[in-house]
Amino acid sequence: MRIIFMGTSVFAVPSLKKLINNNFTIVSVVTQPDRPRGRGKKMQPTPVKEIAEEYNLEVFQPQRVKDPDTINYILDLEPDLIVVVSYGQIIPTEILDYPRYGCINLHASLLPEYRGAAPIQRVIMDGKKVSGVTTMFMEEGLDTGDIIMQVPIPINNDINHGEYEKKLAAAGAELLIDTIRTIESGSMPQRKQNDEKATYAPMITREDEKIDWNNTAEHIHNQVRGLNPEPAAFTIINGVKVKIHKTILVDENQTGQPGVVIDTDRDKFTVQTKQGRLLITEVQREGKRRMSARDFLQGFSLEKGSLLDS
RNA sequence: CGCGGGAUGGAGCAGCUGGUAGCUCGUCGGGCUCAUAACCCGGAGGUUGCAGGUUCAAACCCUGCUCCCGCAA
Repeated sequence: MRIIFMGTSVFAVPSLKKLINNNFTIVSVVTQPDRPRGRGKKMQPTPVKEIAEEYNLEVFQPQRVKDPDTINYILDLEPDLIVVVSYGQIIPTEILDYPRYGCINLHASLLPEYRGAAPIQRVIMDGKKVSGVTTMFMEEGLDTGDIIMQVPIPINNDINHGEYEKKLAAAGAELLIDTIRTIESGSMPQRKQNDEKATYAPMITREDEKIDWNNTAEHIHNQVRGLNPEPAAFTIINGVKVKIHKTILVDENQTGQPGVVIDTDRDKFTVQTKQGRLLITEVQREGKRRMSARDFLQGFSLEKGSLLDS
């Protein structure tokens, strides 16, 4: 079976590796073009490209998958199956319709919930207790295809985005292999999504990252871990932008003026929210590296009673 | 050459207009205490990221380099 793998981000890496290790025939790895990213606009390959090159696979980086040349190139490879994992571009129907076994996608949520770009962050930010991974047959709509297989993965209490993403990526890679083997064997289990239950997980914006102390302590706690380690939630302390990396929910009910530092001690400080209090234990101020609240307080005078986000 | 901040004893920071370095924590020794992460006394520990330059004299000024970080993409 000739497989084309289309993927870009770190989430796709375990899937690609798994395919390689299971000796599937990958005729091409399609990924986003190298782009000037990061400080100093240096050209950076995608995580998927790095792996593909490591295993000497053919890499194809079209600027736009919709271009006729791109489509022809892909169809000329005569794929029997196309596997898409966080690729980052809409794939035209000409391609979706071509492979004999179809075009399957691995998505990081239990569809139809959390369709879209940032399902992993959103489920944690929403305080969900469980999410998972889904394989589906792709169709034109955004994450609307028929579901092939799903596996739920519990969201442990204080797990953060980075840790949970790794879990999902690993579980997703397994699920992908199961799915392909099943399809290969001739059966094609699939069921339609219940569109009425669909929810969406849009990309994370600056607004999503800014902490509003007028939310509840629980809400903010979930926001912090849903955005840790990347891109991280932040607040303003004495005029300085400070990312909040780790919090502990110490009180869910107490009320008071939101954003007030109600206590500081040698290795942490406590902040009042609209409802409940949060202990801040790991932060990062602009220009500095990530550090424990203890180290932060060592050289940053934070008075009890200070008002955050002002 | 996208914009900007930073590199100072183990950690986090201060050091304005140049005269060989200070604070908090940690650490070591001693003391107080039923006890302590508390308190008191004392000590060790820095060629101030690297390489040059200016100067009688540089952590502080200039140049180049390396690394870290924020923003923007």
